[in-house]
Amino acid sequence: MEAVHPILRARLNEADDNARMLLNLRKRMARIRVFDPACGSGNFLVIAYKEMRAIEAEINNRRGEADRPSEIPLTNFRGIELRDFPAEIARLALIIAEFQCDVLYRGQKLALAEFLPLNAENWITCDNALRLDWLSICPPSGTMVKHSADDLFHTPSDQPQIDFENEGGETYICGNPPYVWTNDQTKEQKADLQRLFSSHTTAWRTLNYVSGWFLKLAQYGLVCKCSGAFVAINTICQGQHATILWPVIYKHKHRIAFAHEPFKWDNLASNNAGVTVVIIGLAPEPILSATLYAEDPNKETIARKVTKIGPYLVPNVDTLVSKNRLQISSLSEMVRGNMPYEGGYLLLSSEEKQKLTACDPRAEKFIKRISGSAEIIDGKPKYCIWITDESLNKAIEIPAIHERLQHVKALRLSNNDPNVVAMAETPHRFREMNRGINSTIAMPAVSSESRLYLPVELLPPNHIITNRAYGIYDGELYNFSILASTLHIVWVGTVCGKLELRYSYTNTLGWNTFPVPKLTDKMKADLTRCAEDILLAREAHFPATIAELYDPEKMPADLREAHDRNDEVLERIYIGRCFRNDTERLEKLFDLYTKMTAGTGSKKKVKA
DNA sequence: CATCCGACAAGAT
DNA sequence: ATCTTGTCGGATG
Repeated sequence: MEAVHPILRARLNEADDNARMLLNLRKRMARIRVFDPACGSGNFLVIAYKEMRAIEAEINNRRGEADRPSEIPLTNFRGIELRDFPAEIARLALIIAEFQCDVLYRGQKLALAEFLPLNAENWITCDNALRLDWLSICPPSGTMVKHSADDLFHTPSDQPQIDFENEGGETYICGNPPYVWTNDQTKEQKADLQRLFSSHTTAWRTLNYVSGWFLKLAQYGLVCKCSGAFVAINTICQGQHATILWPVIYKHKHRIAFAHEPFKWDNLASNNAGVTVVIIGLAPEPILSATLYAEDPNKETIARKVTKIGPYLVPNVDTLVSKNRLQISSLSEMVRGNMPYEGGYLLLSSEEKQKLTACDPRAEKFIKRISGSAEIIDGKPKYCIWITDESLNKAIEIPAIHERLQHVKALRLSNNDPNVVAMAETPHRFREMNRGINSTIAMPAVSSESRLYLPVELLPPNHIITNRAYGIYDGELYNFSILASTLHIVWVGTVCGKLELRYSYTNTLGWNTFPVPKLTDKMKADLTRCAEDILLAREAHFPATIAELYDPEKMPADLREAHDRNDEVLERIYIGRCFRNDTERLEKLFDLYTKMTAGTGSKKKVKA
């Protein structure tokens, strides 16, 4: 739909008042079919139908044939919908749309005279779109409809009447299929994905349910030339999900012909929470050019012609970056913070800490500062009970601590996950017990998309991090310089997953894959200096938090300068000068990534 | 064992 | 009510 209307409108403009061209366009439209295999209540089909009727009416006007009956058959607008009630609504909505268009363009009298009997025909199939053969619903020839749906609707006895009237015509597929992530899928949905994907990838369990529609589209497109697009949750173009889905689509000889960058879509209005989606149009290979749509700050859609669009919806790059346990560059190791599993008994607010130490001063020794994403960014104090195995006996002499450990034990025992139950044996321990002796370079796992730099922080000794942050323990400071760079935020924004539009940092996807040229001691010293300057600039504004310092509107000039210098020193290492823009940064990073991973087996480059 | 994700969720304004 | 921005732990490889 997104693809069709602009094309038809453009033809209408081209045709102007040329009677011949107008006639051709009218004939062409009469043979276009629109197929929505996730049609819900038929919104997309109705919009498509009405828009085409509007164009047709304009043609008839220009040709002086305003009274002419429509040549656009309602039966060329077909859908599949699993739920019976919306399926019925969709059918009625199309019939009503036709009537409305007839009233609008031809007058009420004619409209009533030609109104179809309500139960005569059925273009909406009530069934599971991932199980059905789309070719049976929307056959290539356009002459036969073999699928005779179900008992819900009256199956027409006069079969040819509902055949597509589109011999030699075009087919456009569109829709907004359901998005369900792996943890929320039903057994049936899992089975649907398994049937579709298990012969192509072992990681099919991780796919979002919406992926099924893209594969069905690609499979359909192999047999029946068509253009198709779906709205989908943005996840399918990000993080580990992108690396699983897109090789399968590419294997089916389809590429992204056009796409709209992620945007927040709050159409569902059931509560405040919207959803961040992409629109992706597939077409059979070869793709000669592609169009990338984006929203400018005024919410106007802008289109950009590019040679190709990769799975991350980045122009001209279709390299995929897989998560990696090992680093491709020689940087320090980054590990995930410590997972509590504690039900509120190991973590302490300031008040709880105060209470605990007030009733027994010996507890002080077992309390440390701890931070997740929010604490790092907003500088809020949070504490935890941190007991090493060696000091356990001393710790449980304190009754309040002993009691808290009993609660942790009970909580872990009541869990369904055997791994958690096993942790009940050591209720004094977080799942991991990692900490920096001298320092921790900490990176929040989730952070706002509005900042220019990732909110990395250098934490003092004895400051623990939770599972909501990643840490480089006792690492050299040049690592901080890299984490704070523009190059890194651009990489992470492209390669890592996202929470809606937020940065979602992970060590395996963002840090371990980050390509850095070999660093000499001199380079490391220069970068260390830059990192120190950033930290000093922050300190000059004590006690401002990271959130305050990095508010893009209010970032202090000295901090900006420190970051600019950091970027310049780092980018000179890559290309001897600063990059011009993020597109150039990404092209260089992907290029370097490809070279650095060549032949290691960790490379996941999509076969051309 | 070690994540990656959320037709979100909770806190701020 | 609308806007901003990151918890938490389940299912998975």
